[in-house]
Amino acid sequence: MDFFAEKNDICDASNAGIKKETNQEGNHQLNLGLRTTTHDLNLLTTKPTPSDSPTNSGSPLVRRRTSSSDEFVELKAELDRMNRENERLRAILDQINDKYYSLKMHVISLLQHQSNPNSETKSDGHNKMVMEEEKQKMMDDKSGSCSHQDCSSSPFCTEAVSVANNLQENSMREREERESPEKSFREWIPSKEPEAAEATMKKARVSVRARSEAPMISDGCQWRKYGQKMAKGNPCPRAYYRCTMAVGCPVRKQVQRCAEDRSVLITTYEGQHSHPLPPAATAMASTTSAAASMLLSGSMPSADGLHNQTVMGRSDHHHHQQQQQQLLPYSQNLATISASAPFPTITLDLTNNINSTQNPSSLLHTPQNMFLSHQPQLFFPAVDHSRIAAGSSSSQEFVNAATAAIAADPNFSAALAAAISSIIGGAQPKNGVEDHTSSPKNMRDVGK
DNA sequence: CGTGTTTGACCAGCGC
DNA sequence: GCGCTGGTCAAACACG
Repeated sequence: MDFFAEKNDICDASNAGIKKETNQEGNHQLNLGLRTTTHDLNLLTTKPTPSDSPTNSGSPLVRRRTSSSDEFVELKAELDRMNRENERLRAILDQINDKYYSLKMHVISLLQHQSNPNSETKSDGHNKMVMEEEKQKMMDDKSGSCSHQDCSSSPFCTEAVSVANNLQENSMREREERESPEKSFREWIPSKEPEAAEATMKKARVSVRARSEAPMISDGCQWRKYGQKMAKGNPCPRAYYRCTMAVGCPVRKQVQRCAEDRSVLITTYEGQHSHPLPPAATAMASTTSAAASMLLSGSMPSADGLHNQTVMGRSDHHHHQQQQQQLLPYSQNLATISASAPFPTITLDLTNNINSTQNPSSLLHTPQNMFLSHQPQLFFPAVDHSRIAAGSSSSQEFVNAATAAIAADPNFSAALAAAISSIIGGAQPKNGVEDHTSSPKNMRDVGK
């Protein structure tokens, strides 16, 4: 699948922060800046100028004397060097993903423990200690891995480490903020019975809209199809998959094409994996589970609570035709929360159908805006913790703030990039949901 | 033959 | 209670 095949803002170099610069030494640099609100993900590709190359030094006459075979050898050497640096970058990225996932799981465990008031004080101290240990461990790992791979001389490595530092520092800062006694993250999350939380967590859904011609987006996990049905209001069948990476893994997903735009594939995840995930699956799985945690930690007040503020009256791709979605003003037009009881759904729209400068109200009239909401992010940097801690925030406001944080969070951008990379780097499934409307053989329960 | 897919049947929840 | 719909089961089937 190609997320960037279309003319859109993502492809727009200016919007994506891609800059071609010429520095003082005359080197041309392509600055691939993944701009976020607090930090930039700068990947610099430096192309040596003619003066840098020993083969090109001297007069044009000398250059002409250089044999084509020499040039080939040099180009090949350059290619090899680039490949090696690419390998190192991949390794670093894997490490970042792994650490991000471990941190996310830790926060989720904290969220789960928050329902137990008796252990709160104890866990606070413990968590802080664990986080400090984790921080130190990350520092050690980072320096160790870098020195091990001897990438200090690589500009790519340096940039990647810088990115890792930014991500880590942001994460740590945000976590420390939340650990403030007066602004405890835990305090403003309504508690709920563990059993209820677990049950609700199972029901929480995270939906991803992505433009893809492939029958199913690859998320790094292994899935087994166990059913397919026609859903009301959509001529395309909905396929049901369950995770087969571990026996008894409760995670399921539904895959269906958007009725209005069949190039858009809608994948809805439910549940949390009960097993370790491969790096390729970490990005998507961590984001979805974190989103579900975040969504549910707001107690999902009730469907009515959200419906009271619903501004989008149309139904989405979902089976829940009666459901309404909330377009949050904070979140521009990327994030929406679907409050269809009993399945709270948070959706991420990766189709880039929406112009970021578009007035949210105008989205109501955009046929392709059935985007759901969802996307996972680990932290809530934009939330006014003090206000929430002071009890001035309702659960509804929490949901709003959380969703706004999802959209505004710089880490969200990173998670989004990770999710996209995991998708576009994936393999094609053996099977999946196609538009089988022309194939009666695959239609089930038609006219039922 | 093992694994995954297909698909008719079944069940539960919901609205009328 | 009945019908509709979403979700799941499991036997039959396809494929390597």
